[in-house]
Amino acid sequence: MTVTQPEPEGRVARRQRRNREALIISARAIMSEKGIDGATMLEIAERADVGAGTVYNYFKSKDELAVAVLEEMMSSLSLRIEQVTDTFEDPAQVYAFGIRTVLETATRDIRWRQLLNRSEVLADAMYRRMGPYAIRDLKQATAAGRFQAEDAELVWRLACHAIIGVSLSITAGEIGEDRITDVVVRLLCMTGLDLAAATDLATRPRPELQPEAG
Amino acid sequence: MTVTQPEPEGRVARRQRRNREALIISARAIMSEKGIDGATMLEIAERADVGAGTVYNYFKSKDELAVAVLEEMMSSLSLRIEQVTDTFEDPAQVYAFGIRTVLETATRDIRWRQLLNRSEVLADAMYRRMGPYAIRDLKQATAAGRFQAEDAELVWRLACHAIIGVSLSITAGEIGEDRITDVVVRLLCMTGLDLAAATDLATRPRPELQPEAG
DNA sequence: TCTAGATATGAATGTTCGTCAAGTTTGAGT
DNA sequence: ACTCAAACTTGACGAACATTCATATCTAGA
Repeated sequence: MTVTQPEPEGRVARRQRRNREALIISARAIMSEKGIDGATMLEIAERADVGAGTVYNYFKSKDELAVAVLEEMMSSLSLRIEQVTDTFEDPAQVYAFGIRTVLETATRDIRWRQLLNRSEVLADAMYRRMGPYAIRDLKQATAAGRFQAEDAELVWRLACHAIIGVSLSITAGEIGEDRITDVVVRLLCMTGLDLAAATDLATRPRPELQPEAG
Repeated sequence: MTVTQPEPEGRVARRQRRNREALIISARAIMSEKGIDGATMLEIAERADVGAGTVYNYFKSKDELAVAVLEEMMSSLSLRIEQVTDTFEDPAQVYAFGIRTVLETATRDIRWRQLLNRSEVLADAMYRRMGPYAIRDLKQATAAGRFQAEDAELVWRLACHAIIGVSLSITAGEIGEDRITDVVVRLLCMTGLDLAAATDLATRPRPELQPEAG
């Protein structure tokens, strides 16, 4: 082994990376505008500058492509939340900030709205991509005596389904946006906090999120 | 007005009632077996013994038909729960029994499983068709000092999304069926109960539900 | 019985997903 | 520099399906 280069990445690998990224970016843009059902595979392929059949070399189905888009969105938002909360002392507060931010983003960001139908896919993507952070916070807060949530995974899964579902209800106008704090309070109750403590945590002053890069 | 008959229901009205009911029954059977996407409008029409176009005289779209099916299922289950709980003294216990029963039915009844994708539609049907009972229980329990849930509608909506979503996770094997009690506990926490009280309520002995008629 | 309006019918339409045979690119070995 | 097999791309195509619409049928009242 005399190779000292980290990885010479040949043209194939480079093209593959480009195509995959271009497809996700294209799909995200079109799905955000027209919804998952409204986006056609042909239009996605055209905007990504590849043939219609090529999409299927990267994603087995339209659904798999949609999942990739949603996961990319979740990962990206997780990182932005981390940037802001890494100075927080109280893990309970990190958790509270996180769930509120997702709720607000899902209901306010136009690009998220169209993706809210298919909530089961979105909730699942959220469980997996944001779970590492959220479950960590839940466990730390439990260890610190702030929460009573030994079964952090279960609480987090319930929260995911509730958050995505309620976002849909808010977008549909069935719940007012002014109720977001009440929703956060109830979700915090699931961690074992009593109503007063949950209300206190949900109404603390919060920092601003950094705007999304790109 | 000399008419004393309650309503003479002519042949048109009778046929329309028959067709609508036959379509919902047919759609429910086929969608339960093959899922909403897997069921074709033609097959639904054939089993209901009407022409393919006739379906559209009763339901604007496949989606609207699916909603009708889900609502019928929810209403039916609500009534069966009422039959069993009308002797309960504690409204908190009625609520606890209700959410557990939906959770168990959704995960154990084969006919519900296939309908769990499209969870947003199902959660919405649940909010509307079971809401009258659940919200009544939440308010009564709050008035009795058992719960702290003045905003019963909001708590109920969160519960609907969480229940349907978690049912999906259980069906997918991501959560064990043995965790149902834990889920119920956390959902009860949202009503303002502390963890100990919620655990107590969720683990009380429960009566059996009557088997479904028909 | 006759007729106008309501309802049912199912073949035709238009759209979309996913497949496939044919063509193109790549890079290792000579 | 050349060859070749493997890997990748392409876009036309088939199959499936929701929905529409022109036509046929039925109903209730005159």
